[in-house]
Amino acid sequence: MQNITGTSDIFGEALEKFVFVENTARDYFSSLGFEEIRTPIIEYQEVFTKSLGDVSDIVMHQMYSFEDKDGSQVVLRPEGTAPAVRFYIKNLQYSKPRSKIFYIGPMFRREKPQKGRYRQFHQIGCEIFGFGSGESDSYLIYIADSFLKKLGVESIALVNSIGCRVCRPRYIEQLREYTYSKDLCPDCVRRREKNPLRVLDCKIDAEKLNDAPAISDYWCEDCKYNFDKVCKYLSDFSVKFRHETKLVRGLDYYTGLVFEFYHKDDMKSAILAGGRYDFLVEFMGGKPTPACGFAMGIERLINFIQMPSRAPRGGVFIAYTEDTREFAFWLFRSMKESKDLLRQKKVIDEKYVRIVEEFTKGRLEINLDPSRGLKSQFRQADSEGYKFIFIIGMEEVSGKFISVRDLEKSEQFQISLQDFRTFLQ
RNA sequence: GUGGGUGUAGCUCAACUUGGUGGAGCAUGGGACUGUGGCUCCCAGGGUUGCGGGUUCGAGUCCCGUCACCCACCCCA
Repeated sequence: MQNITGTSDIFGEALEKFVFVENTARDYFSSLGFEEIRTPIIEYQEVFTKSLGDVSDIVMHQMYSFEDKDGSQVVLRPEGTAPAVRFYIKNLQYSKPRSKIFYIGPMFRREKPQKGRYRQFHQIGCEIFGFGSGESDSYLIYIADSFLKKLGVESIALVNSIGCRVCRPRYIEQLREYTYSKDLCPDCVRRREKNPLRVLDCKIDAEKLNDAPAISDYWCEDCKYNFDKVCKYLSDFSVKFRHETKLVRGLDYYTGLVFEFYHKDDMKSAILAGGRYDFLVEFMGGKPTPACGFAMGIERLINFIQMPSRAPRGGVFIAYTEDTREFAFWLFRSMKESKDLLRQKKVIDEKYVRIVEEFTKGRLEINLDPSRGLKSQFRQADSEGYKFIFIIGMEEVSGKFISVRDLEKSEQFQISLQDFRTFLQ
């Protein structure tokens, strides 16, 4: 038995990083007024064929799709923007036309797996609807940048504008014309017809295309004005960015501003990307609404995240011997069930405060195998990073005290059972 | 989807030029210390060598197929 190609069980260190990224995102984007949404993992196929363009690779070969029992075509979502737009049209466009939302979840694309590329992968995305200004563009890039900083990921942003409905068709025509004068690789010959912009992305032909016409020379007044404004604001926000004239996007719905973030040491695969898509809402059946968003790949992100090597010690572990287990479990339950001891000021004696904190705010666990020796229980408590061990043996029960070992300081002391019981009641 | 590389214990890797009874470190469990962690020492458990076929007296090793992972292309977050 093995898991499906390109999927993985996430656990241990990788899971810690996942959770860290997700929690940081939730806190940060919420604090900026974004609302979280969770859309279904399965959608009707048309949600994506309509939005991504039916010639895109994702739609043509990469979607997991199947016929549902009622005959409808259903897919596992390959990306998050189209469902977000569907959600916006259905739930927000009238009640809250200017909306900021974010999502976190798995996406599916049937590609050949590789580093940073999996068939089930996870994205965090932010989308803003109803804002059409350069201010909103640069704001979005700024929060992407500051989020990466929060994670400790050193990044560089590439920005460009692929023009609007007015100027892009003019440019595409010129670009296609230009490519006929070049000897291009077979892939590019194919792309030239379908999606000439992507020829600029080609790695093989990159040098040949150095003198290709640049979109920036074809921008209309509005596009130029807007792009300059974005660059100015980005400088004001001190975002590290570069105008990359050859930057384009793979998905059809983008218009105007586009951007990608890379880790500073790895310019090969983008960790975050996005752009403006002013006509998608309308195209999917909503009111004309300007929109802009980005998504990042969690798997790609966590390659660059360093978690603190070892968490500080914390918590209480109860160790006992075979003949004291009843008492030990009674103690465990009493401790587990007594909350807010400190707020109730039940803990009078100063010397107990730290211990009580450890098991009310931190971990409290008890040995589950009565046949184990104390040594083995100590080893477990140590390797799992507990701070205190409560030792319950015959000596303690008959002497009416608890031995407490501080694993950090390697000290051991006794506390009176009578004292301890008074505030557990 | 195309091309290349790699699959040996839970993990990282040995097993040589030329086929001859698969080992170590780490991790886990136990002991030395019969009620005390980390350090040290000792012992133990764990493997159809990814899977299937072929060549051979004999295959972890050579050949073919297949699957998985990694790398590049492609695509994209």
